[in-house]
Amino acid sequence: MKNTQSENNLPEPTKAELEILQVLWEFGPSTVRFVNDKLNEQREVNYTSTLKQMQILTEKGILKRDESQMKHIYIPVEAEEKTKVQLLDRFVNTLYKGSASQLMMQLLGNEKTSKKEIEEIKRLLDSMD
Amino acid sequence: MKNTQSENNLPEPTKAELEILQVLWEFGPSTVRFVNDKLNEQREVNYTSTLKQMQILTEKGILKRDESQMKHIYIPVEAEEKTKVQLLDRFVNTLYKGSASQLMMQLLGNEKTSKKEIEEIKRLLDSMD
DNA sequence: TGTATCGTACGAAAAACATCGTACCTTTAG
DNA sequence: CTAAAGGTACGATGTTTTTCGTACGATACA
Repeated sequence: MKNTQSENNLPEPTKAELEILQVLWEFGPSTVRFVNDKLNEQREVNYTSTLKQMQILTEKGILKRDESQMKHIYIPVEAEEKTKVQLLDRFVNTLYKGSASQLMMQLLGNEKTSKKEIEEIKRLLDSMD
Repeated sequence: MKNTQSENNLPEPTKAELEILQVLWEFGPSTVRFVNDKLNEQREVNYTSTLKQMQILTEKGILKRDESQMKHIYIPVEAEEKTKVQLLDRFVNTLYKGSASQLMMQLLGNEKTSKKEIEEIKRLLDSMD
């Protein structure tokens, strides 16, 4: 089966880019300073490195920004869900030939998926229909 | 600086490396020629590029090879499942803070996940316990 | 037996990613 | 007014990943 990329096709975010997106998803539109501080809670990064990444992200059309103030505010162009769905879709296609149920089985067989999680999933499915 | 990975934890395969693994998973132990031909059904790659990648994979300990013949036979060190579980685990952690059920919801909300898939998953869950 | 074919080895170029230093502009406090 | 603090821009550099050219050994066979 052909993988027809849908019309709005943003480039795949890289690892460093994902880190930044996560901060924006969690805390909403932010300045570079804020994002950089958050990143530095996990690992050391220079301010200008984060700045550069966010500028690149903007060039790529993954972020947009409000430049009306000196402290630019960065905002993801696509909603968190949408981006994650895209990544998930790519993941399922690459590793499981698009079969969600196969991925599921792996998930369920994984010890790290707790009983609680499994119950959660069951309830979710029952409440679907 | 050196990246000391713990014994059990093989380095994350890169994109190009995954392509090769997939061929080996699907068709079993193979020669470079065979893998390269398969890859070229999808995109153009030079034979020596594939060779090099497979040599690198071997250095990294992701593949091993039988050199008893001139045409070396390459074999994944870890089983397909094990590697996939690792990748999946990483994926869930990165994008869903480790919550499998959150990932599920995304999967189920995705139009590309067919009714049939969903039925499959339900049956799977019911038959678990 | 020589030459075309098919294999491996490997360095190095190319491309993609990530990080940082420096220049320079604005704002703010004294 | 001026210096310090804090902001953006952006080229340069470092690193990792990917691709490829070239050298050279083994094999096949006319």
